[in-house]
Amino acid sequence: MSSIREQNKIKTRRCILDSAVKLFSQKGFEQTSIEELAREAGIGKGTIYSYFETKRDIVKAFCDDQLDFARSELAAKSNPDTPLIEQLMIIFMADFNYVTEHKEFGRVYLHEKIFPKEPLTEEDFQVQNDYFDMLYPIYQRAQELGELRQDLELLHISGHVYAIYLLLLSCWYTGMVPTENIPEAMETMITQTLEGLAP
Amino acid sequence: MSSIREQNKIKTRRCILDSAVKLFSQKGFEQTSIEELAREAGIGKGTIYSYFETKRDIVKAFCDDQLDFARSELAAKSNPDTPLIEQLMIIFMADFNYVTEHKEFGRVYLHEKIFPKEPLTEEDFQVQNDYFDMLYPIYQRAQELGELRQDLELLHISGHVYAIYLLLLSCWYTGMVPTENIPEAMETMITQTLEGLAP
DNA sequence: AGAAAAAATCGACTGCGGTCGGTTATTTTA
DNA sequence: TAAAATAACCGACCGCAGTCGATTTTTTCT
Repeated sequence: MSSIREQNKIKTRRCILDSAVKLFSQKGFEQTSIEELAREAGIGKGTIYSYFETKRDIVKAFCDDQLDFARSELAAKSNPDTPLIEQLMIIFMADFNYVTEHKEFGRVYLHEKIFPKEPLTEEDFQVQNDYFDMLYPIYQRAQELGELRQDLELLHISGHVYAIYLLLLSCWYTGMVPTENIPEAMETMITQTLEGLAP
Repeated sequence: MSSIREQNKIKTRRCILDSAVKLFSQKGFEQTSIEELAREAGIGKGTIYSYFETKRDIVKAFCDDQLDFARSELAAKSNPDTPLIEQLMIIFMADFNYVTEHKEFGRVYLHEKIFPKEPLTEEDFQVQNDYFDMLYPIYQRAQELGELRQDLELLHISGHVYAIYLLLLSCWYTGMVPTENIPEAMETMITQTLEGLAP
């Protein structure tokens, strides 16, 4: 069993994350100070920094957890025999909806994950690998069913779809594509990628 | 002619940008304080903030200028009768090489441009439009030459290629794809997008 | 159990991004 | 050209992210 110390650490970490979600959602990320967060969590300011290296890491940790959870949910529900485009739409729109509902979190997270200051750590890659682990079987099955070319690497196929997802996220953040147009844009672009741009 | 005041403003702005390039390149963006920058530029700290709203805006202004310049150079050199893939490679690899040589600047700029905090301003869109203005003729010509489907909107075509560019930038920043593999990856993925992922 | 070691907590402190009201330089007016 | 008006400049100041050494809590050793 785990010691008092380990139990407390887990509880404190949870408490910091819960308080962060509450305050960041209420007042925004930049508008919430670490001192405020510490007060809400009932601990000292310094303690927060023994759980997270930076303020942004708090968001990162929270989002990684959420993604992990969301994906396991999706994996359970997914049906490998529906058309590829349907499965992809379900997965990527789920991710997308999450971002639209947590714009502030999403932005900080994307900054850290997509254009990180330092190359990603082992742990960061873990999250990415879990992501591939979820998608690869889907693409592989689609190859078997003749929906995808068999001469392409799964990594590249994943890349194409992910690239479109990134693009639409950016278009949404810049205000170029409004929320309600995203599903249609995503379906159109994924379909076009499958069909090819050349005649 | 312009007044003393206007001339000085232009000179001061230039001076701030030059000092910023020097110091940010030398010591990094975060490691350079605004006070240091002001000292290097020979002006007061407050003055910087009457030219730029935030520290990151300095990078943004610089990069916008550079992009503008780089694109006009490219437009002059480009040959509309070479194969589409060749033209795209020249344009996007030029952008990419610029980023690899100014990693720090690129990262700050991408954060601001790709996942901005607020929807982009009129001026931000201008930079984007200039970008489209450069690419649209290329895609249009490719449609005429039968290299691209004619039933697709130029906006979508642009989007597909740009999406791949974004993806590779991200893969480079995360350390997933090393610099030397980028050209090959870019060519492969653009080609695949043209051909389509489906059999 | 009691002492010693190790780990976790804390808040005063540091440095920096950004602000603001006072000062200086330029332009306009009379 | 002198005075009034306006724009640019400045640096002391504020609030916050992140640090660090002192203090408290838990674990380990004897």
